[in-house]
Amino acid sequence: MVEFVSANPTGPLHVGHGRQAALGDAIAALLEAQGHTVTREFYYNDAGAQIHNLALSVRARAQGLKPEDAGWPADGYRGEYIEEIARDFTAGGGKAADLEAARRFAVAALRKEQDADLQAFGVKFDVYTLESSLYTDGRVDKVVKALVASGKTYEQEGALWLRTTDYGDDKDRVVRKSDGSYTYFVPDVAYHVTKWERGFRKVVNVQGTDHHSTVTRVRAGLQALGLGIPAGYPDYVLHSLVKVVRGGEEVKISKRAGSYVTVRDLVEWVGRDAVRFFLVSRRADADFVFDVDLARAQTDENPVYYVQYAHARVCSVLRQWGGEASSLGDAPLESLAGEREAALMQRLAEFPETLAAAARELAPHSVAFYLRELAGEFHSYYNAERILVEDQATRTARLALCAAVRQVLANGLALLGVRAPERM
RNA sequence: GCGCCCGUAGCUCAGCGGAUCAGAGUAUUGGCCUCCGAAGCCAAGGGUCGUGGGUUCGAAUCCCGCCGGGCGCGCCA
Repeated sequence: MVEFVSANPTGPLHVGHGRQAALGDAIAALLEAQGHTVTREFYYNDAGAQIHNLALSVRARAQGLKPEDAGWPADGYRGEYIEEIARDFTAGGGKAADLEAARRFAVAALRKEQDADLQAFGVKFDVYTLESSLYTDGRVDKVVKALVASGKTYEQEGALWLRTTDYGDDKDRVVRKSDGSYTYFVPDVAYHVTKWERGFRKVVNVQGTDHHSTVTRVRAGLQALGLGIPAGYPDYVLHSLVKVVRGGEEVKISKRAGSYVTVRDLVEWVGRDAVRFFLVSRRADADFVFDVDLARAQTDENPVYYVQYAHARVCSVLRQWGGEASSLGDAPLESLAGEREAALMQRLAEFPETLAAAARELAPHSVAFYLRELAGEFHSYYNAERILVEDQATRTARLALCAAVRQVLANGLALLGVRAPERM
């Protein structure tokens, strides 16, 4: 299972979620390519304080307040989308004062919107798990009881603590607050227990590095339960945050969200393919500067088009030839003796190992680099040699090589969620 | 202050289970379309791999200190 995005339904998806979506989906595809059956899962933190703040914010807007007004909720969400939701809420007959109704409406609206963004991004999930369901089906209580029974907890200052320091954490963590409610840590652990119980033995979580402290905590909680879950469960891929640059300046403000650039903004600016390719073409833990002007360029400066162009070129050659590519499968290849041909074949032969390594390391960026190199070698070959030559044996062999290049480019791009156009 | 991550050509980044690893793209400069798409190709200049030690026959790659940047240090998620 690969769990990724898992955005709280409290606002539009931002660039960081975009990186997560691109990364998670590519990792899932990579694992599938290695023969695994992969479930893509999205976890909604739809319970807790953030959602309460969301409801308060929508209600305040519905009652005509603005973020700068005196009665605005202290930790309220300030983006314009709150106003849109509030407007739709009241227009649909919702009573401005009804906090619970506002909450339900807002969560539903934001989930729908996030889904639309993800779909436009070419990312689909198999399972959505709601944090709230872990409370309603009793799993949260069950985890707390099990933790207490494990003897790893203690009471202090009116709260219940877990000795996560026994498992490498730098301080013990609160399980049950002094007001009787649970910290997010409990449903998190309960959630991971369900992953294990559902039979997922290999679980990858894609998250931002700002959540890295969660890693030892969740693992510690799982260990304390003594369910036989391995110590390193689950795996994590942490990505650093994305800085968006446009015209040499950092872009911080999105009109909609107020304080951050959304996935939708990015897709509108540079297109889905460029966004996905860019976001997945860096090591996850490397700082990342997303240059909008570069991604937007429809010219040779843009690496996405470079690879897509190579694909389109091959298609063009095959079109002009007019034969069936499938008939090239058993073409004799003796005439492919040139230096560039050898390099190309060598590169093609490396594809399986590149994928295996990328899947092993959970590092899809190496696929992006591979494709860039393959495309480069093809362009180089294409410029140096003519494919559709008179001599039939040579022509057939070269066409077979081209067809192979096309296949690998298409397969590689598909793994990254980028289209492989036949013409462009 | 503590923890994790990062610091490689002007810029954006690969390489980091040690020994053609000093690279790619971009930017700059100079070439290539009467011929399969020039969104392409060919060539040149550009870095003591943050810094100081250590391990090693050999380190961008491993260890330690320091400097610089990011993130996290809540009975928030």
